[in-house]
Amino acid sequence: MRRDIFQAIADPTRRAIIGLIAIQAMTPNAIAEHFETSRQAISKHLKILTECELLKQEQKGREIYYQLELEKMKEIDQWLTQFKAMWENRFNELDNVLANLKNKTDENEPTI
Amino acid sequence: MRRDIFQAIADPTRRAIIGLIAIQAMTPNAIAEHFETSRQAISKHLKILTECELLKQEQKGREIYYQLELEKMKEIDQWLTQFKAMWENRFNELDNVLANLKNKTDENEPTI
DNA sequence: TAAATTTGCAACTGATTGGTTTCATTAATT
DNA sequence: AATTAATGAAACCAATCAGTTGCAAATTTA
Repeated sequence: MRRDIFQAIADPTRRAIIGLIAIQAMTPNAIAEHFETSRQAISKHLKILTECELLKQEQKGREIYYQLELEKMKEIDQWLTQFKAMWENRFNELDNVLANLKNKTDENEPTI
Repeated sequence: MRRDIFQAIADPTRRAIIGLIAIQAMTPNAIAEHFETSRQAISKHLKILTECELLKQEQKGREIYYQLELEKMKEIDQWLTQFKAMWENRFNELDNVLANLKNKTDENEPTI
């Protein structure tokens, strides 16, 4: 069983669960009500998300509240960092192009 | 065939390919040299990455250069945005906690 | 033109996935 | 104490996945 965050967020249902739980901790039953699949299927998703530490459990009597572990979400952002630097650079390049264009226009403008 | 970015980056080999290509466009053969698997397996990964528009091709004679489509990478970042707001808020809360602690300490400090 | 290179595609295979149904366990109600 | 509710785990299944080998098409080189 591969259990890393990227594999965890690959499934659309799991991404939806993450989105739900981000707002407030929820029990498996409450979560399952938001989906078409069975409670057991949701339970499996919760297991996978918990195993890769994206979720943590808090037992309250016979209910278990699942809560999002934001820290773990940061790991995805960390992987993106390297590329983020690139698209920001590209944006800066566009800035330069625009700046150059402006200068050229200014040069060609008739001096009053 | 599911073909969305999240499924695409779920595979570690594909993430490695993305990392490689980010630096400079490469041919399938050149990419395959960096991995233990066969050229055909890499070719399949390239197909998947291309189909979900994370990569684009540029034909040069009999060679095909694969290049990263940074714009598409942003979509992952966009999904993260909602959670990013949360962990930044949490950081602010920590700031408040620290500020409160400081105030309380100040209150308890002996007045000279 | 013939041979070599670069690439993609098809067919096959074993492993994994996401789902189902059934069952066991624990906690709350009656 | 008996019943109901909330949950996880096991066994099973069809679909998908990532890999393989073999082959065909196109371009370069000899």
